Amino acid sequence: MPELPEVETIVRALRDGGRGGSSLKGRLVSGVELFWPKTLASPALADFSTQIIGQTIDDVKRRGKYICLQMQSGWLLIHLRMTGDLRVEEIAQTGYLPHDRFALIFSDGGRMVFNDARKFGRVWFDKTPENIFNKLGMEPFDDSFTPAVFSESIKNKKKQIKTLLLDQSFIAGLGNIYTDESLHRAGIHPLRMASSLTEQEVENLFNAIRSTLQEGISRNGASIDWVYRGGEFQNNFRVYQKTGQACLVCGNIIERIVVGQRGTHFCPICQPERVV
DNA sequence: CCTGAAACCTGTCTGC
DNA sequence: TGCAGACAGGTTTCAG
Repeated sequence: MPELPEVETIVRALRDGGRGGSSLKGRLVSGVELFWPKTLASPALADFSTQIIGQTIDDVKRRGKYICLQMQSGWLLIHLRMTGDLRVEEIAQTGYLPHDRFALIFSDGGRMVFNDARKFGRVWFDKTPENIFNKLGMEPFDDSFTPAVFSESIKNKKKQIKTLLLDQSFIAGLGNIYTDESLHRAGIHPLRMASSLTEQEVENLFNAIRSTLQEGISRNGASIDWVYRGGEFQNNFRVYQKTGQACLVCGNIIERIVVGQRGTHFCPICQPERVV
């Protein structure tokens, strides 16, 4: 489910309220519930609880696809992976839902619940987020991410461009949807070697990544099936899951191939395999 | 070191 | 209707 735009949408709701819940800022944590032990990656539950209970949530941020709850004693980091979702409930609720894996209980009677059908999602707590942040690559909307920086970092990469864009240690936040959509906007075939891109193609890709992610955020992310609701970007897909349909730009049929074990959608006319 | 496949999981949809 | 198989927004681990 969640790539940068979906995570950003969730973070804004947790920070400012919205999406059916109110803000987490200023909430005092009074308890922790863990229904699927593996969801808590580290530390062990006893230490985790000791560190979290009694803390107040100062701020909610995003880095790549990580949701970051900043507290006085450190950072609670959450990764939703494929099917994770967070909801904030007020007052005393009757019970939990199927697939609820973890919850933070607040002193005001509310709670934040982590629901995750496929159990891939993870939660961490650490005094500093650097252990995780240090492994992440460029942040697409950071001022330090520029066409020049992007060009410099990409030119020696001997990897297919689709695989490279999915590598979170290269650029953080792109997933399967936004990678396919960005490559179509940039007119670049997913199997092109990163190092073979021309300066113009790299610049086009830079602009495509930012504009695609920005449009995703402005539409509150993409809602494709039963996972993650409220987004509208799925109505504006150009290639993702449009195999066999006509390309909106040139009318040719959208094709599907597998790249790095991921379904990959592209237009063979708009995204030629060889530069002509 | 790099690459590709498998693993981690459950739910949905398609085709026989 | 039932059932096997494919596929799904992601990342880590393991084999070669």
